[in-house]
Amino acid sequence: MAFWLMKSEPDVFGWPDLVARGDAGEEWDGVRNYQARNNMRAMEVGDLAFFYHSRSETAVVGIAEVIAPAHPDSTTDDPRWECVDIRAKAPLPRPVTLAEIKAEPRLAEMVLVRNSRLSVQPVLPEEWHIVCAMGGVAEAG
DNA sequence: GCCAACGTTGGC
DNA sequence: GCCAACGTTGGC
Repeated sequence: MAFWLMKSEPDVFGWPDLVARGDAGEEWDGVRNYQARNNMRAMEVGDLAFFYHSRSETAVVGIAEVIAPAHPDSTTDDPRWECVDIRAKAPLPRPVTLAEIKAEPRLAEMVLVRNSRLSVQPVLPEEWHIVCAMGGVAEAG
């Protein structure tokens, strides 16, 4: 299983919106960036992703689960663009802000820190566990 | 709201 | 294939 981070502007589609979709989840459409698309192509059902609020909040607020592998983006006829489906899995008991992530030396290499403009990015297992601990998430296993 | 950083486009 | 111009993202 792999770990990821997906960004969204809360004013456009925030964590509460994903929660409201329930188990049906949401098609993560609209991504028009090759790197982000390639990351979604690499996702497998059951992979987990931090749900990050950009711009107005800049914090990891929840954990989402991939429920469908990459498929054509229904919002365009352009065959280049694909997306996965995700659903809300669990909120973070305590959101982890970008400032906290930047202040943690062990997270200095996170893509979130190094390339702030990539909207779908991989997260290393070690980074995942650190952020979970900071957010008060009790991980299974 | 501003602007730096980055990705994409298109002229040559 | 280079690179200037342009558009977008996202931190601040």
